[in-house]
Amino acid sequence: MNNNELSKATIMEQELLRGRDVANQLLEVVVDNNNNNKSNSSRKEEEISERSMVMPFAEDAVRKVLRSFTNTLLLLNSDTQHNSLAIHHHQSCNSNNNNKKNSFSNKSPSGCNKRKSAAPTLQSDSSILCEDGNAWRKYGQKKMKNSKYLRSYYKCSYKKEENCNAMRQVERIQEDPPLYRTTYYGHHTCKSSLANHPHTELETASSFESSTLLCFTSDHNTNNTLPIVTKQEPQPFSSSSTKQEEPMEVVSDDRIDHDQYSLSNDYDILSDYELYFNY
DNA sequence: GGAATTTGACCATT
DNA sequence: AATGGTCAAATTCC
Repeated sequence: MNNNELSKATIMEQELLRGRDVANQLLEVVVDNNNNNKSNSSRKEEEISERSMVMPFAEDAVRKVLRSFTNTLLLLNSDTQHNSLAIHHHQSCNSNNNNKKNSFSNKSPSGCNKRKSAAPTLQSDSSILCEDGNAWRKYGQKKMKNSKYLRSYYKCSYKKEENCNAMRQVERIQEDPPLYRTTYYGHHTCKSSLANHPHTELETASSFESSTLLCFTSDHNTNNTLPIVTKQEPQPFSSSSTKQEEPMEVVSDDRIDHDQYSLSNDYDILSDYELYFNY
């Protein structure tokens, strides 16, 4: 790969990260709106019912957009194979972490923990805890040397059912301004993430019958253009399913509770999280 | 009651 | 021995 292609790939990554960030902001708005709909009882009933049907779809759609951004980033990174990881979101990376090992553990068939050496598929820093649209299950957290925060370890929620080996680590790397690092290992091979991938579109086309259809029509009386839900059935991986997508409490208590850290600081951190992920 | 998270123990690597 | 990654029982959440 020549230098021109390399810089092009880097720009593509930056654009994707920016797109994912904006989608995250949109998700916040949608989720906030969803919660308001549930609690607000003063609205007209038909308005509530209309919105309560549309907004879950919107939330699901945004999550799918996020998933697409993440999957594309992962694919782009595995294709370009360039040494510099995608560490350029919002801020430059913390130099303290530059000499971190890229070793990664995996369980061998014999059942014992065997650490394998593997480079991350993607690493990105963000000032907020980014959602990526995929479903993760937390399986551990650990305090790193030279860090007062905990690193959280996640594997794909569908690892057991679909043998998906995608993994993710999330850790806070900077106090002020807050900076979080998300590191991905491997790719999602589960249906939940591939269902929306262009290459697998044909395979999942049969699910069209049970998908939600929105019809955008103008209401001549109110002059409003509102999407109308013509059909809505439970979707296999929608946000309303029993499996939670992307729980973000992850690092909500990543701060080590040592005496040396004041209580007021802890409260500051907590309120930060509530601000970003109040759902 | 089932699913998700927490947490200490265990293991591999250096 | 120190460190980081994973497991699984206990706990919490919904």
